Amino acid sequence: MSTVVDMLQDTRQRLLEAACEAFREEGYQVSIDRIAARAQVARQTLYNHFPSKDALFAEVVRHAIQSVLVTLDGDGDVRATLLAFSEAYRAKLLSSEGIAIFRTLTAEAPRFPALAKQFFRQGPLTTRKRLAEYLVRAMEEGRLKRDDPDFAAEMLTAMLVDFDRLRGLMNLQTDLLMSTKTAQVVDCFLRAFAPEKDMP
Amino acid sequence: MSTVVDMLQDTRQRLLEAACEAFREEGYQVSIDRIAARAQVARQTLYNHFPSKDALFAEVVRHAIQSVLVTLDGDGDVRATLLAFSEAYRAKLLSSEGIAIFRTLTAEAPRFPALAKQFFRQGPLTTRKRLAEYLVRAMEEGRLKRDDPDFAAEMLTAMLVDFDRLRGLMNLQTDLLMSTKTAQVVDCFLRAFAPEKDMP
DNA sequence: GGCCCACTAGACTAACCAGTCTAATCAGAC
DNA sequence: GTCTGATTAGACTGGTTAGTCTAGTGGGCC
Repeated sequence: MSTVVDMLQDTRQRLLEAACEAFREEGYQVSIDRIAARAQVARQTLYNHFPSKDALFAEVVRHAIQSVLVTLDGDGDVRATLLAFSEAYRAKLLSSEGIAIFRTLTAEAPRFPALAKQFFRQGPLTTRKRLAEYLVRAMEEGRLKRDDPDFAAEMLTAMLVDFDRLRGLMNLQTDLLMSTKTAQVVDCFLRAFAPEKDMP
Repeated sequence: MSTVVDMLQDTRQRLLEAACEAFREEGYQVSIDRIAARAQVARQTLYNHFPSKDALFAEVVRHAIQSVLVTLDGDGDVRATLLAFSEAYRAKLLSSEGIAIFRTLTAEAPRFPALAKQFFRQGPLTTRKRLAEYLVRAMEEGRLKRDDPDFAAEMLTAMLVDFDRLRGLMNLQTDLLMSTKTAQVVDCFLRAFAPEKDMP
């Protein structure tokens, strides 16, 4: 049942997955041969599908962007919504994949400025925008203090990962995902952005 | 007036500075020849002072750690103290040097785990500890809400740099140091950690 | 059966790099 | 003036890499 075009798609897919893992685990410096070997494919086959190492890297990064995108659904009260978002945010960004993507992109940003910009806009900036859109609604409903929603979103996402991400990047990833921390951060955020009570 | 030992120290110093700049600008991958050329010195001279590229890199990192250390002095009221600290913190970490050090160490941490750990402890962890020591005093004086001081310090430092550092790492360093942002963050922090008013 | 085309293994080029070695230079120290 | 030791330019080794090329294999497709 496997047609020619199926096999073509299959090898391409295997190559992309192998490259994704290889770049994640060893950075951009990983050799073409190691990627081909990981996909169990000859080096020339790789060059049949991708014109150069840079092009393959760009393709992998474009795929990887999705894996650090976090959504939120606005059911329930504000605290519950933010808790669910925050848990998902920490889980994605502090996973070993999330850390590895951050590391690789950080290292190679000077050599691939366009790629870095695309990642920044479609990844972190998009997540912040979605969060800010939720926050502005909560503000209008009087459930949060009226403030700059982009700023508020930035503060929450910063508090959620900054220090633990650094720990992960520096290879001290013991207990990166403490269960209590998410709630601690969300409550801290809610104190800072609680609605002013003394409204007549 | 230049003795032999002076000249020795001088070339060593030139080498260290050249290596520091080179690693910052081009990462660990920069070749030994480029470092030697930048110090206007023969390659063999470099090897007279440092046994290997790795050793030179370790030396440079040890020097660089100081440049991301931030202190605070506890004069004045809490807000003024935190403002001064926060301004200094942002200025150091978001400078092009601070960003470059972060980038290089992040990229090479898997290959130099001991060095990464040393950086983490003597840099970010030390700064957090100093800030936490100040915060715990303020808490005891009733000028801040009683809470885990390490957690509070982590939140403030996270809010100060997380997003802008990412911007810098991704090469979008236009206006990294907005003048209003520091105060905005400090006030946000003070809202979250204001002392409970309703004490009888 | 014969054609097409992806795939394969491996040789090959051209470049780069860490680190060693050598022979020569040169400036203080005495 | 001679000695000492740092410095220098450059050759050299052994290794790695991205990317090209070639000759051959093998499975769908007609």
